[in-house]
Amino acid sequence: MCGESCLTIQGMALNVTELLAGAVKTALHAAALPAPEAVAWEIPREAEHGDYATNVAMTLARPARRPPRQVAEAIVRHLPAVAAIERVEIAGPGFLNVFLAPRWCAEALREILLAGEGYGQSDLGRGRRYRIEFVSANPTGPLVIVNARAAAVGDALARILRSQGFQVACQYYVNDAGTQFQALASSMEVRLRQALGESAELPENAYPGEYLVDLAQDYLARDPAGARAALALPAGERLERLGRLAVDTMVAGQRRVLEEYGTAFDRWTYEATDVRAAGLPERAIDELRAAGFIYEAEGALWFRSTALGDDKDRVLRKSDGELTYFAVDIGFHHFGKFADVDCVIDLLGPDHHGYIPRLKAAMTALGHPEAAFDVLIVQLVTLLRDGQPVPMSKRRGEFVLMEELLEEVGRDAARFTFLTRRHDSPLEFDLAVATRQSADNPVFYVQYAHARVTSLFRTAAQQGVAVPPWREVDFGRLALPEEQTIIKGLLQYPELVAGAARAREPHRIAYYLSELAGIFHPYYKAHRILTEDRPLSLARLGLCAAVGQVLRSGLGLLGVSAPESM
RNA sequence: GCGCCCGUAGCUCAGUUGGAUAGAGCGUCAGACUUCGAAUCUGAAGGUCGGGGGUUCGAUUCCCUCCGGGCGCACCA
Repeated sequence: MCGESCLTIQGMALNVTELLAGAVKTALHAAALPAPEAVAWEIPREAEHGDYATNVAMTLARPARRPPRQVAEAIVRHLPAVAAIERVEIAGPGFLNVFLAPRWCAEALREILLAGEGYGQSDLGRGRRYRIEFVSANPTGPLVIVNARAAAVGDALARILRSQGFQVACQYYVNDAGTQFQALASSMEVRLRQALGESAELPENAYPGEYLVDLAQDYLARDPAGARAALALPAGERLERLGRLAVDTMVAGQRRVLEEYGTAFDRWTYEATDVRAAGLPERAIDELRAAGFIYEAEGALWFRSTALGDDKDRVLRKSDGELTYFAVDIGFHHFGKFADVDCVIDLLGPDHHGYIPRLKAAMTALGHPEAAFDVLIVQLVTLLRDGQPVPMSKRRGEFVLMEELLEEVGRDAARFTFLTRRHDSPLEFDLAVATRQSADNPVFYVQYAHARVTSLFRTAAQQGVAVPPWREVDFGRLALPEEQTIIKGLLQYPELVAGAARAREPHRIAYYLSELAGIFHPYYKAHRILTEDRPLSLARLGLCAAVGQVLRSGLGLLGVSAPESM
C-alpha cells in the first residue's frame, strides 16, 4: 500500500500526499476511471484552496472523455473515508481541494514526536551506494571562498541522501601530477632559493602567492640541511621532492580547514599514485578500445566522443606520448569512483561545464547508465562587505581564504548562507550581513527559534512542570489556526527532504527552515505556552518540541548547529 | 560564430518539474517589551515575472525569436 518514501509509525502514515493519493486511486478505481501512475499534489497558496490540491481530474478529463468537473465529482463521490481528510471541495476548472482534519493533525503531531530523530528520514535510497566528489581544489594553494561553497553543498547533499537511505561516500581528489604540479614545484624551488638569499625569479606560469614564501621559510627554519640537500639534487628529483613537500603541506592545510568546517571525506585520492601509477587511464583506454571508441590520428590517440553527444572528438594521448587530463580523469572515474558504488555525483566549478558532455560520453561508452552519473555545477561567489565588492585578484595571488571566512563569520553562518541559494546560481556573500546577529541573517533567525524552544523547556522545568510521555498528551487542545498551520508545516518535512534529495537541492531545506521559524516566532510571541491550563500547556509544549525537533533535524542536514542557547 | 546557465519588488533571492488573485528576507515608512529569550513581533507601500510570438482549459515554468548579462568552445588542467 505504501510507496517508497512512505514512513509508517504506529500504523499511521506520515507521508500525507502518499496517503491522499491512495485515497484518490481507490476512488478512481471504484468509479471505473483510469488511474494515472502518480497523483500530483501541491500545497495551494490560498488557504481557501485547502491544505493539499490535485489536478488529476483535469489530466484525466481527456482520456476519460468527460469534462474535468464531472471527473472530479466522480472522484469525490467514490472517495473512501480517510481519517486525514476533513472534506474535499471541487473548485475552478476541476481542482480537488483537500482539507485535513484537525483531529487527525493532532494525532499526526504525536507521531512526529514519537518518531523523534527518525522523522524526516526514509528508505527512498534502499541502500543504494553513492559517491560524491567535491571541493577537490588543486594542491597549489589554500582553499578559498568558492571551495567553502562547494564543501557546504556537497556535504549537505551527502547528509540529505544519507537521511533518505542512501549510502554515501565523500571523495576528495588531489591533482598532484601534471603541469600544475610542475609549476608548483618550480615556484617552491624559487621561493626556497630566495629564502636562502639567492637571486631567483618566478617563472611565467608560477604561483605567486605569499603562502609559498612562508612555506619555504618554514621549511628552511625547520630543516635547513634537508632544504639545502634538496636543492642540490638533480632537476627531476629536486622538483619531485620540493613539489611533494608543497603538496603535502597544502593538502594538510586544506584538510584541517575542512575539518573545522565539519566536512568529512571518506576517501582522499591522489592522482599521481592512486590513478596514474596504478595504470587506471590505460586500462580505461583499453576498455574504450574494445568498445570501439578509440582511433589514432595525427600521431595522437582519440576518443570518439561525438558518437555520444559531444561536440568534437577528444584526445586521450597526445602526440608527445603524454596522457591528457581527460584520459586520467576517465580512468579515475571508471575505476576510482565507480568501482564500489552505484552512482557518482561530481560537483564542478562553472569553468568546467563545457567538460561535462565529454565526461558523460566517456562514462556511457564504458557502460555506466546515464542516470548513474550526475554533474552539478557550483557557481561562483562574489564577496561583499556592506554591499561593496571585496577585491580578489588571482593574478597577484590575493584571495579570500576559506580560513579567513570561517574566522570572520563562523561555520554556521557560512554554511547556511551558501545553502540559501541554488548551487548553480551565482551567489553574493556579504560578510557584514553574515556576521550581523539579527533578523537579516537567516541562520540566526532559525537558530534562535531552536534556542527559544530549548529555553522554554528549561523554564518549564524550573516551574516544576512535569512533561509526561507524548502518548498521554491530548493534542486535540491545539485548536488555534496558527497551531494547525504549524502542524501542517511540520507534516511537509519528510516529503521536502525527499524532494531535496531527489533534485539534489539542499537549499530547499534552508528555505523550509526559515519558513518554519517564520510561523513559529509569531505564534510564540502571540500565545503563552505555559499557562494555568495544564493540559493545554502540555499540548503546546509538544507542538514546540516538534518544531524544535524538526529545526534540529533540518539544521543537521545542512551541517549547521542547533544551539540550546545563544 | 556554436553550446550551456541566467534575467521575478529598490537590493538579495525563492517559486514544490504546467495551476487558481505573484512570494520571502532585507531596505523604506508606521507601531509593540510589568508576562515563557525584543537575535522577536504587528501593519503599510512596493511587480508589464527582460520584450514579442506560440503550445492549452491554464505559462514565471515548455517551444521559437529578439534584447541584455555570465561562462565554455585545446594534442591546458
